[in-house]
Amino acid sequence: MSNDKYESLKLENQICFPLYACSKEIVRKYKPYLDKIDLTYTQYITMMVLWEKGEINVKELGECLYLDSGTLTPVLKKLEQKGLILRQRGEEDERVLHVSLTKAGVALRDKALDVPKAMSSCVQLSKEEAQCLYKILYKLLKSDGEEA
Amino acid sequence: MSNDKYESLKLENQICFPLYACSKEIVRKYKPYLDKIDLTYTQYITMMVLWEKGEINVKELGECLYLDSGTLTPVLKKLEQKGLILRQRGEEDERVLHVSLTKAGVALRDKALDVPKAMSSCVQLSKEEAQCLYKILYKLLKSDGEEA
DNA sequence: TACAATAAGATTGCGTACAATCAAATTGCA
DNA sequence: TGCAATTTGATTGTACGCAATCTTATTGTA
Repeated sequence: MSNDKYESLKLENQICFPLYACSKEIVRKYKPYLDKIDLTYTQYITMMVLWEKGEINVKELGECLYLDSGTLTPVLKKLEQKGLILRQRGEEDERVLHVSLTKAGVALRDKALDVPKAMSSCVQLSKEEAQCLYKILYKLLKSDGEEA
Repeated sequence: MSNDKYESLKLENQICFPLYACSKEIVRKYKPYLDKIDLTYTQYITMMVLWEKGEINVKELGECLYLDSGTLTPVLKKLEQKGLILRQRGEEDERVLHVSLTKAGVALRDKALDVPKAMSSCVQLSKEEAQCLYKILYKLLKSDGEEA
């Protein structure tokens, strides 16, 4: 029973839907902790890249975060406005916009340590589950770019 | 090495980020197929619930899709405008808005069958991986609602 | 060296997401 | 019964996310 021609259109048979819902729910869980350091989730992952790399241009940043300039431009302007980053055109190539951290941006890193600490007790997965999930998600992301 | 105090802030050590990125990338992959039936992803999952249940109110729909009325109201108005659904206030309780399918909405179901068919060849996961992913995601979604 | 092709970001337009607030209807209890 | 508390959707404001297009800079080549 329930093996009708529309099985493939049932929400419970989708793999994308729980991915979509889960992503939203977890990002929503970040909010109270991110509020404390006055960052949105998108701003937070942008800062994570900068904390790690120190300096990066918009194209590379977009590749790291799977975001395009249409999304990043306003995010970066906001972070600049908050005094956390600098946006400077390349001297060799004026098309390139270099993004780097201000002192305040660097300083925020220590306060941001509280965020993953708080979240770790929020996401209840065994080590095996987390690893499994991680592996599959990156496999999907990798295979994504290939088939143009 | 690379075992500094900031390890937990590295993008590669996050579990949420690949979830977030993967969700977006897959939804983006749906677009060309959804374009053919003139639905956005959010409209599509809304229609999926309606195709399965026939009729539902906004509160229940929100629980199914993990969306609130702030998101659903404009989506439902758009679907109504396209002639796919009906929005009617409950007679017993005027607060409740009942959503149901029009003939066009029901008819769209057959054309929509092409979407999961096309996507299945797009998401390259083994049966085991898909099951594993599915199980973990629903575990996360379940545990989500609990800890208020 | 001109000039078409390409590349990097910015802009625009549309559609979500979600928190906060609002309005109207219903319920529950003093 | 009367009115406060609750419930259901709608509205408002802010921030994405992305396709399409635009601007400016650079590159490749006839």
